[in-house]
Amino acid sequence: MKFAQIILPLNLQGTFTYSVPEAITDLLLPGMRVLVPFGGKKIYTGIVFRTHDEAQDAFVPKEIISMLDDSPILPQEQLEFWAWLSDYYLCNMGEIYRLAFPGSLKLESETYLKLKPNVVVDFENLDVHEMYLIQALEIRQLINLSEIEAFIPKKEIIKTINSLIDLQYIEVDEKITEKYKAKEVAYVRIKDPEAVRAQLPEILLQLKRSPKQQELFMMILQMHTENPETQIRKSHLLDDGNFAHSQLKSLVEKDLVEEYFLQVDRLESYEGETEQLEELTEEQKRARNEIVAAFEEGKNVLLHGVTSSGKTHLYLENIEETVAAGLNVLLLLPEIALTKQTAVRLEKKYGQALGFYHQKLSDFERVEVWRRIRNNEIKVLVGTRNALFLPFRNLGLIVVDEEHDTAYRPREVAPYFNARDSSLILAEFYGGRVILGSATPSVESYWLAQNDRLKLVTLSERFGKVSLPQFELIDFKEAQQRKKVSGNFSQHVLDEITENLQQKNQVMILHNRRGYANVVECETCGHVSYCSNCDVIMTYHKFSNELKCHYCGNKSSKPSNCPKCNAENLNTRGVGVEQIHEEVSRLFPDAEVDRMDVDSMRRKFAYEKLYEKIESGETDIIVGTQMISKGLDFDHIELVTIPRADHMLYVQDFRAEERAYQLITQVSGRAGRVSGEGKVLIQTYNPQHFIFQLIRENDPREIYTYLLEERKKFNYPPYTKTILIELKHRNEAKADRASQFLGSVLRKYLPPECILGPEKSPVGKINLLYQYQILIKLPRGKFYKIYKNYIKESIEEFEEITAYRSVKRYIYVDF
DNA sequence: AGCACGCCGACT
DNA sequence: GTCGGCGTGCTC
Repeated sequence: MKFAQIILPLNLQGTFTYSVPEAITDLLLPGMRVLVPFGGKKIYTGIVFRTHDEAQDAFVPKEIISMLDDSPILPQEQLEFWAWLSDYYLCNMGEIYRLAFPGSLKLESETYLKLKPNVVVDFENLDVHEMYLIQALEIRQLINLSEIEAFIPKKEIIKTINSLIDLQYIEVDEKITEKYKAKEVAYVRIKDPEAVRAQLPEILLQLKRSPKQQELFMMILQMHTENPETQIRKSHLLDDGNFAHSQLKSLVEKDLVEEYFLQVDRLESYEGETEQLEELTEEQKRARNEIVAAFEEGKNVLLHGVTSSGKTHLYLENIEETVAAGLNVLLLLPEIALTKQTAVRLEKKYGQALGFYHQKLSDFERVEVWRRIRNNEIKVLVGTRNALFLPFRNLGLIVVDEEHDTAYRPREVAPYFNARDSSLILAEFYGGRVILGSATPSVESYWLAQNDRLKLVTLSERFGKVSLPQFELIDFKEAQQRKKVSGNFSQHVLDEITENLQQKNQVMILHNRRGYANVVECETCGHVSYCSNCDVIMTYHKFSNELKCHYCGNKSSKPSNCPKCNAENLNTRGVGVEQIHEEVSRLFPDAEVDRMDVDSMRRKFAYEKLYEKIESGETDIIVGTQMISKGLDFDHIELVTIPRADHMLYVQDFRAEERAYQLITQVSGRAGRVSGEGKVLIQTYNPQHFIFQLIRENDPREIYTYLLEERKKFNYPPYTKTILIELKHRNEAKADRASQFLGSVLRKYLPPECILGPEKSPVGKINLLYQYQILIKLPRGKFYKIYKNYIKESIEEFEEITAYRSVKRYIYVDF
């Protein structure tokens, strides 16, 4: 007898042992999907992690119902990667499985059964449930498991199915692929061009009373006349909002126009000509040679290139070389909105061999990418962090663009992992190489480069030898004393904005705080509104006239009177981006001022619309949160100002200075991309602050030296490895007690200086859950693994206490 | 994670 | 008298 360790899509520790039916013992391989019963009535699609012959005595393993793949859907490298992730990030493989697979590749009780063709059923020897199921299948060809529940008791379902599969009467329907239809796109054409031409006056007369239809008809006719070969996409015709669907429908009904459909690839791959890259500059050539040399040494690369230095160009060169060597490439981007520019260039190069994978794809589209990757049809895949889990073959290169971006390690989705760090491991399993690229590398990556674990390659010139923007610090306190201030802006900044507007330049204003004001306060009694679910003050959003909680999304309308003492004089404190936007609009009444933040971009296509408005030059001033620091590469932005730069430093986070540096540098990179005369004005109460001074001097080496010294001084990463454990419960005392207990267990095993807390989290309550945290700082090197095993043991000990089982537990490794 | 079982309160 | 709340235990 043979056994298999199966990964199930459940948040449970470890794998589960199943026995392998004799018929497939020689066929079953790690990485294949199998159907297994679990618990009383559930059926799951599991993944074979490994097969073995170690007999089991603690329990009787159940048997695998069926094998779903002829060959492993998941390559060995991915299985090793999952195991590594689960071990390193202290999460379960089931969580990874859930995240990694598109829904329809891990069907559960939705799995369909069918009769085997040409079977003769011997009803005499069937029990009543088996008979029901066969009869049901004779009527309907496919039945899924939850439908079977209607006529067979839950506990009997698995037994019934198993016995019928054993008797070779039925089988699991595996043709998942047949369930998706090819996507079709609607096109429009003149139904009978000859006839139309002959009878045009009559037709126009017929359409006299519907001018819109006439206009639309003429437009289609004109398009046809100009180029009879072009296909006219229906959506393009209606997109600009000039015509309504009903008008087109009328034309179709009048038999003048007809609609037809063409199948397109769901992923809308590029179908045009592919083109060659432009030549590299001298500096880029040097960098390229350094990358080649590093790869030959077996080293991965940290590509530190100032904004607009042509990092993408270098990526493309390396991608091309990798593909030419017969290997495949993964290009990771922090968010899908950034794919636009990169994608255009890659499409021209790789056409159909390019794939995309990100959160916005539908399940079918995801499966399609899976299929194409498995068939080795995709040479270059552009995607967000989940693309790490695709079943790559021959992965030769991973490029992680904007590697400093925090989108690579979101705290909100389980399992927690850092896609940038993980990509280094994944590449190792595949024997591939990695390029981490950024204009502002993370302190951690920079440190790795300093310690020879990554090869640092630098691009310090902007493309076309354009100068970097000039930084200027404005002492806001001094400006206030000299009364040269209007609201949040010093006169100097206002003058600069005015001048730029006169020269028809665009201006960007960064203010990284959502809403209008942080606090609405009653002047009489001092009352402020707290979120009812969280331990947080509600932020005032004037645009929607609401108080919003930025942690749980809770909203309430803004009160006009104090809810406590009913006084009318409510005051606001703290400046948000809405207020800056309002102020700038007032100060520059003739300018077109637009706001870009998550709140204003929530509506569909809001981002695309504003993007085009800025691109066309219609917008004069863009006021926004950190959102404006990404992806807005326009030629006419000459001035960037940060009116309240100090905000960024007053965050309780050991990365606050690093983030401020990255944000300021990224946003300043938008200025003077073509002219080379960009300017960045930073208003601050602390112009002496080291980080501002360093940013102004713009010497990266100095900045990283400073940031690293600070990290070293306070024992933060990269000098230590951190693990944050959060415990949450709706009963505060219970959360407190649980964290005290876990803390005491940890202290049993770990040196006391490694453990900070337990203590109440900075935000003590979110979504009605009270949260307590323990921060663990571990030394790097060989003790790390030992200590981490102690942590695992401590958590197991903690889990044995049944009273704390309802306490939610979150672990963030390298948070 | 999901589900069953079992124990307590608030309702037709 | 029952319905359903969630604490507890179990799943190969």
